[in-house]
Amino acid sequence: MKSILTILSTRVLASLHAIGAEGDPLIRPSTDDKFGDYQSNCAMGLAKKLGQKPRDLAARIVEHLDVDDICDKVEIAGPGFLNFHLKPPFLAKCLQDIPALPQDAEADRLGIAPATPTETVVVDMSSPNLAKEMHVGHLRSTVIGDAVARVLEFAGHEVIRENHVGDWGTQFGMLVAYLRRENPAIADHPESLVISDLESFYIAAKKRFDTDETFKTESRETVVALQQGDPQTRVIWQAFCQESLRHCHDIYDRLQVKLIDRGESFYTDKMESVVATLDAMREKDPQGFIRDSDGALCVFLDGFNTRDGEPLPLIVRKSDGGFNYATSDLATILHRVESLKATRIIYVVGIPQKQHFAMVFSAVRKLGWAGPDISLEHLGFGSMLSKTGQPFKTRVGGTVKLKDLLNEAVARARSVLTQTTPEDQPQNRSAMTSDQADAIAETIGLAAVKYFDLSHALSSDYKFDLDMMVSMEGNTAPYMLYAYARIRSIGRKADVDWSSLPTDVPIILEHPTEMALAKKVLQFAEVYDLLVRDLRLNVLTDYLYELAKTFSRFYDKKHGVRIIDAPEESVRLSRLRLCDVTARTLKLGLHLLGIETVEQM
RNA sequence: ACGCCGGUAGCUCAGUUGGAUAGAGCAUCGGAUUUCUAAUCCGACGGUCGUGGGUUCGAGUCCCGCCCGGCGUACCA
Repeated sequence: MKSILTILSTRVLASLHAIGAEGDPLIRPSTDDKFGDYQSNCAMGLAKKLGQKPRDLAARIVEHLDVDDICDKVEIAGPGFLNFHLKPPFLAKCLQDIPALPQDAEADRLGIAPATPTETVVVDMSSPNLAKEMHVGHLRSTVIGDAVARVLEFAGHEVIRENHVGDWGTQFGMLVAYLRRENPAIADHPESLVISDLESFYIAAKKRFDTDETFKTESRETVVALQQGDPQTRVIWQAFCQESLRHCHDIYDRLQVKLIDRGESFYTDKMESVVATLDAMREKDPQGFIRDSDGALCVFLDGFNTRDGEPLPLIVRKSDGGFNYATSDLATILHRVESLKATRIIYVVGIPQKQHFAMVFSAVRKLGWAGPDISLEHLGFGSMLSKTGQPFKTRVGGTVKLKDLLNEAVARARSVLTQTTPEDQPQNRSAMTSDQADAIAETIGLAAVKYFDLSHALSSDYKFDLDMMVSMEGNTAPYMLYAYARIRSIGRKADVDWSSLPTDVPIILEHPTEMALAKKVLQFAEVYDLLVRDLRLNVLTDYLYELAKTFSRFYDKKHGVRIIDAPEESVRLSRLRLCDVTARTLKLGLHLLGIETVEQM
């Protein structure tokens, strides 16, 4: 299904060609109802380029415009805006063209075609350090990365969600050494390892490391053993990593996020070869952009300076011979390009690392490891702050575990659910058992956290406010889920089976709220186009909120229309169809954001 | 010092290559309820878009200066 905006763009473009002009038709939804449904802003800019009067050019565009099948009228307004007033029958036809709900409801595309051609995209996301428990700092990358992956998957691309976990480095020597001390039998039964609290395990190990010289030495020896591939050490290390990953996947499962775990350790040999290659280049050309500096192997790139104004290098081998994250990022890019055949790599990592990625990308380009046909993108996001705008910490200044945060959100959702279902008015609500309420609260609570995050512009910091996100009012997940649940409730009450609702009934758009809802539903296609182009997820949340609000008006007893007891059967069917496409749009939109719906609340 | 990001209503935030009178939610105030789930809807109030210049038919958006805040600036990731 093409968006109305796309159709109008095509028509205006054709008209521009007819009068020998070239340019973007600049079609946008009208800023005000009195300016019609869509407007074109292209005449003013074009007129200037052509040395004509804007209104004259606008008139010529209209003269050559063929939109009789779409519009009632096209007006020229102000300095040269074109205002398009859509034909209700055209909108009705567009709605009727939305295919029926497929057998597999999960496969519902609302008539939106996949992209052509498709490509292989790597989304680098989440990436916690396995030494510790996942904390709130991993929330945004996980939630945003998942939504981006879902959007691109829906567009038809092959998406590989890479969880580049930290499972390598000196701290793992310490943890393995500590594990061996605390649990000497671990090497014989690695699969039985259970660490209930990773965080306190790490803290205990660290304390020992700082206070016990013997243990410190032991830890260092363990790191060496690990790096040399000592089988017994590796078994324990692997047991630890797997246990830590189990903790992570408890959270991923809960969030319904699917990931491929590929940790640092996977790249150890690849990092060796990256450094060997660069070192060889350095030897061949000692005065080139790859040089030794203070004992470190460095790649020097234009445009990056230290605070003293000296050239700032990308260090790929530290002076102690060790590797750092630049080394591993170079190795991952090679792997993703050469082995995974990715043509687009998206890093969902916080904005503070912007410079790092700029340097890595610059190095990769300069080295020729990724040509112009490969897109490297850092999708940076802002920080999550506390409600007061301070860094997000516990009262004692520690990091907040992601698990605790999610539990808190679900508990709040549960209490909102209880509060809004007063015992003395049970008839106001669908009957709900305590278990059902728990399950619904789980969905709402997680939805609230995700939706609140995604409804902010990616690059801005936001203040984490539980009260706000679980509220039924405003641009929140509960409001959205409620709108969806209400529609489903209408279906139950009207005793209709949505999947067998006849799709060949005429759609009647007479009431203003019917028109408004029809337009809003059809707008999904253009919002989706924008979303795929820019990956600006809040564009979708804003749209879904508008859609939910538009539905609430349509459904409102005073300003809206009757549905189940509509005056005529044809009208009833038409309105039920509107309900259906609204619900499906809400469901699909939320699904693309990684948010599940509930059938009742 | 340099670089990046931000400063929009009392609060939280939108604002798509520059477009018409800068939007929404919360809060406050007023209205609608014998309910197809009022968990909602309608209305009102609320702005020198940090600041001073510039570019032009038109600037929250682009350019320059300044103020304020955050982050980054060689071997932590």
